[in-house]
Amino acid sequence: MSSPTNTAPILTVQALQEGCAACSMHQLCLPMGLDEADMLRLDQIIGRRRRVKRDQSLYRMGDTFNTLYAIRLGHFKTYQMNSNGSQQITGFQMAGELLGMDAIGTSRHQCEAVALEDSEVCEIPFVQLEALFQDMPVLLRQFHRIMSKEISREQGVMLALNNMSAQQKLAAFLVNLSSRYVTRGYSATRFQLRMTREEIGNYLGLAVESVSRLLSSFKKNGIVDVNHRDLELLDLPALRSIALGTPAC
Amino acid sequence: MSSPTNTAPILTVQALQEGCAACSMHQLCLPMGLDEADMLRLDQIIGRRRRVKRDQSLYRMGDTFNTLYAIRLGHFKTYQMNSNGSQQITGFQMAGELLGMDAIGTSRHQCEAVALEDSEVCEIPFVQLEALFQDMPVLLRQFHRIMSKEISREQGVMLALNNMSAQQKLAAFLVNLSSRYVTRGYSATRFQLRMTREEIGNYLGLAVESVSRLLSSFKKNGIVDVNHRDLELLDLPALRSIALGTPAC
DNA sequence: CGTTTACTTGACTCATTTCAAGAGGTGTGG
DNA sequence: CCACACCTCTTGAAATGAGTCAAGTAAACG
Repeated sequence: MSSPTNTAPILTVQALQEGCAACSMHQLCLPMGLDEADMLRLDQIIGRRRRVKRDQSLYRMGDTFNTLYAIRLGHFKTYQMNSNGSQQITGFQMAGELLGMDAIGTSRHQCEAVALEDSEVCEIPFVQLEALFQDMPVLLRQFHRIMSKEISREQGVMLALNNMSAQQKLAAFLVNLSSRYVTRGYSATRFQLRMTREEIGNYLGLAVESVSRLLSSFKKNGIVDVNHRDLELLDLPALRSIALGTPAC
Repeated sequence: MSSPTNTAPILTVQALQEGCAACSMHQLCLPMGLDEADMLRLDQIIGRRRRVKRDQSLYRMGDTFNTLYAIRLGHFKTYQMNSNGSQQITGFQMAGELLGMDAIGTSRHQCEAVALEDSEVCEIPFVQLEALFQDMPVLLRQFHRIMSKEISREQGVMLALNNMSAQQKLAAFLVNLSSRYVTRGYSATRFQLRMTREEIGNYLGLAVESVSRLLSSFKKNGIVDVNHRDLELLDLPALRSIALGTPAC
């Protein structure tokens, strides 16, 4: 672990006491737009923080669904199991995002969520959340917005995976990560890849070797600088235009 | 038509004939699980039937979002526009399915919905639907179930498009159509393709020629019989095993 | 400090696309 | 009702992007 920010125990205790209002991610997950009173009510149903160590599962495919999870800290991947036992990664999630919504329909988790690094989530018991919906329309609307965005996001991914060249896919992937980090207040151009090349390839439908080759070629062309997991996007506009399929550059 | 009923007086014959209760698709869309009184309340907010002729748009990308649409009759495709103006089909929808959920997040439609044949939809004003949610928890739960299923469906599609061969993709596509027709009371093995080969190819990320070739090869192997749009699945188990990647057959 | 895992790079192969040509339907207007 | 034009679909041959196989290097880990 090479995280520069040292998590002092005092800070954690404070955060535990102060709930959603104190969470730097509350702009992104459910509490957005709630007034103080409502936020307090939401805090009360949020059961406990749960730490998930790297490579640990938050939930497994087929688990009965009881709670949603708001990521407070860290990164996750979700994947489905193929018939032949191989995994297909369906997404990478970061702090401020909600996990488990795919299970609402069937009451069972349709995929498995695994932490890519030591992470922390807020458990949101779904039955109690539903009860809150009855007299907190703002919360309900926010919930619908998040689910709807998830649908749009996946449509976008489909678009990307369907008709794009390997180069376009990877460029689009990096641009997407960048914009999500910006929303969270991090740098748009410098971040760490939390996933392996293999996981990227699995997600994008590319061989590991292709991912590696493409990163190398981006580096050679001065579009990115990459050393292992450390990534710098040197020419974000170029990346964008590659992702869009513009032949230039 | 005018047979005596022992239902509550509030339930008119007119309502029975024209409302959700009379719709053969009401098991599939929102009314599922509602009692008669609730169904009547839902009927009251459902504005009007809307006919959509073949090739007409139900809504366009960027349109402001006001209503959801339950397909009552016919078929649609939804697609997003690529940067270079080409369309990427994100799904084919049939009677009993809900359209427009991707727009809830942004209040604007993220894609365009076009009828593949003369079709009919029920307009569901979203603001009024939200109002109903407040005292019809069953309706809300059903709505969440549908959205969640949409998320799962798209994850499944991603899985299919990512790591499958062209043959697997097409087999999976046909099996998927088949199972959806079964749910609607139609034959599992005989139906018409409502979309062109080009649209299938676009959706699956294949060239038109590949779709055509694959259909021909399925036909040659006695797995399907196909003439233009008329399709018969002669060996559904074989199709399934192709979709799953089983080498046999 | 050795072992394992992650990553890189090169050479070859192959599935799918692209290009090309033609056949079969469908619809429109005369 | 026919003729013409326009799609849609089919099939073959050639081109190619990405995968597979193989080997080696570098980092992470216990």
